[in-house]
Amino acid sequence: MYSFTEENYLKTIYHLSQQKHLENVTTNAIADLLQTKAASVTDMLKKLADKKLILYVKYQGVNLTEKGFKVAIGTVRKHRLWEVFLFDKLKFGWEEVHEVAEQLEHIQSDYLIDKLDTFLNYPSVDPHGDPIPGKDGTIKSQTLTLLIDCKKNAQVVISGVKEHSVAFLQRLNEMELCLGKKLKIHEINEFDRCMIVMIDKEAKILVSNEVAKNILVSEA
Amino acid sequence: MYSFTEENYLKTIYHLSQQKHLENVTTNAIADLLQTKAASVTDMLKKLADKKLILYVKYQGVNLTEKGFKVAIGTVRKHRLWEVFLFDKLKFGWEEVHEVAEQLEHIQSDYLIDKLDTFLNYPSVDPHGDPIPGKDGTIKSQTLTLLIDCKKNAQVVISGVKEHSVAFLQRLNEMELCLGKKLKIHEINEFDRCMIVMIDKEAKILVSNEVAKNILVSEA
DNA sequence: AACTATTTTTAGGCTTGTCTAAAAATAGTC
DNA sequence: GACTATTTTTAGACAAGCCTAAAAATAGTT
Ligand SMILES: [Mn+2]
Ligand SMILES: [Mn+2]
Ligand SMILES: [Mn+2]
Ligand SMILES: [Mn+2]
Repeated sequence: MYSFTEENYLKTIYHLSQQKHLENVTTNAIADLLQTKAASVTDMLKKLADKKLILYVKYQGVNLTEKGFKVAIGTVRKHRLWEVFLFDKLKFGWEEVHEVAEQLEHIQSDYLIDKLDTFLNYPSVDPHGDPIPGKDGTIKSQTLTLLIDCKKNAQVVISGVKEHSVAFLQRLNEMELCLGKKLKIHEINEFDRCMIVMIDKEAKILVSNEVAKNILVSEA
Repeated sequence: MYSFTEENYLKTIYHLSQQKHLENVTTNAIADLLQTKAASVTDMLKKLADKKLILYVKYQGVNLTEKGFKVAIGTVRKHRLWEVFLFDKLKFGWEEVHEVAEQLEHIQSDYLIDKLDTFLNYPSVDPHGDPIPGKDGTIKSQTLTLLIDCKKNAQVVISGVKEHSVAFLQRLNEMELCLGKKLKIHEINEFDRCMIVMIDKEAKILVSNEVAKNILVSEA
C-alpha cells in the first residue's frame, strides 16, 4: 500500500509532532531525523500532500491528516511488535532491536502482524517501555516520571527510557539497570544531583544525573 | 550489501540453474519467473556482471559466479528459515508462508538470521520439505521419489512437494495430506494411474495421478 | 544458403527518491 | 522599516529499476 519511504516520512512526522506538542513539524527537523537533505524532504512533502496524508502549507511546516496518522501509527505498531519479538524471542539486547526493527516494520502483511501479536501474547509495551498502538490505532499515553525528579526515599520501578541511543542503553546494561527493576532512592547529592540508589533491595549503586535524566519510572 | 532486486535476480538464476541442470540460464526464463520484461532483465544482467556476480555472454545466457552463488544461497537460506518461523511459530498454513517470506528474505542482518536459526532449533528443511542451506552455503541434495513412481504396497512418508502453488497446497490440505504423513499404496489403477492410499493406517483415500505427480516421498 | 520465427539487446523514456546550488521566503535585530 | 541570518523551496541532475518499440542476433526450416 505505502512505500518504505512514505512510511518512514509519516512515522518521523508522527514522532516529531508527539515530541514538540501541537506545533507544525518543520522541514529541517524531518531532514535531521531521516538523515537526508531539506530539498529531498520538500519534494516528498509535496507528494504526501497530494495523497492527502499530510496537510502542507509552503514554508509553514506539516501536520498529519487522519489518513496519514493511521499509516504512521500502524508503522509504529509494527516497529514495536517486532522489537518485542527480537527481545523476547530471539534474545536480542534492548540496544540491538531498533536497527533491525527499522527494516522489519516495512513488511506488508496485516495478517502477519495479527499472527505476530498473538504469538507475542498481545504485549502492551516494547522493550524500551514505549506503548504499542492497538490494531485500531489507539495508543495509551504514558504518565511516567523522570528518575531525576524523584524525591529521597521514593520507591519506583524502571518503566521506560527517554533516550534510545545504543550508548545509553549499553550504559544501563553495565549498571544492570533494565525495565522492571525496583529502585529505592537512598540519597541525592545536593551538588551534582547524582543519586545513590538501591536496586532490588540489594546493591547500592551511584547513578549520575545525566543517566537519571533519561530513565522513566513509575511508583513501585 | 545487496539490494532487494539484486537478491531476487540472483535467487531466480540459482533456482533456474538448479532446475534445468548445467545449462545457461536464459533472459526470458528469468523474465518469466520474476514477472518482468526481457529488456529489464538484460539491463540488470549487465549490472550483475559488472559486479562479478554472474558470468554473462550476450545472447548466450548467464551463470552464477562463486560470489553470486553465495548471495543466492544466502537468500534461499533466509527465505526458508522465515518460512519455518511463519509455519512453526506463527501457525501460518504451508500455502501462506511463501508470499510473506518473499519480503522477509531481504531483511539485512546476519546477526538476525543466526538468532532466528537458533530460535527455530536449526531446522534442516522448510515447511515444503526443501532443504535449508547452512550458514557456510552448503546444501544437502535430496533423494526423494515421486509418489506416482511408487509401487503397489510401498510404505512411504510425505517429505516434500514438487509443485508449490497455493492451489495445490490447499488441495493437499483438503485431503489432509501434509509433510510427515505415512502412506501405504493400496492400489494403483491401471487406466488413469490414480492411487488408493491408506493414510496413517487409517483412512483410505483416492489420490489422482495429477496430485501424485507432485508429491515427494521417502521410504517409511 | 536463404528465409522465418523467436529470443535478446538497444534506444529512449518514465517514476521514485535522492542530491547540490541557487533563489525565495521567513524570522530576528537594530 | 531595512538588513541579515536562517529556513525552505525551486531548478536541474542523477541512480536504480522498470517500460515499449525497434533493431540485431540466433535458431529452425526448407
Ligand atoms: Mn525503535
Ligand atoms: Mn522501542
Ligand atoms: Mn517459498
Ligand atoms: Mn518453501
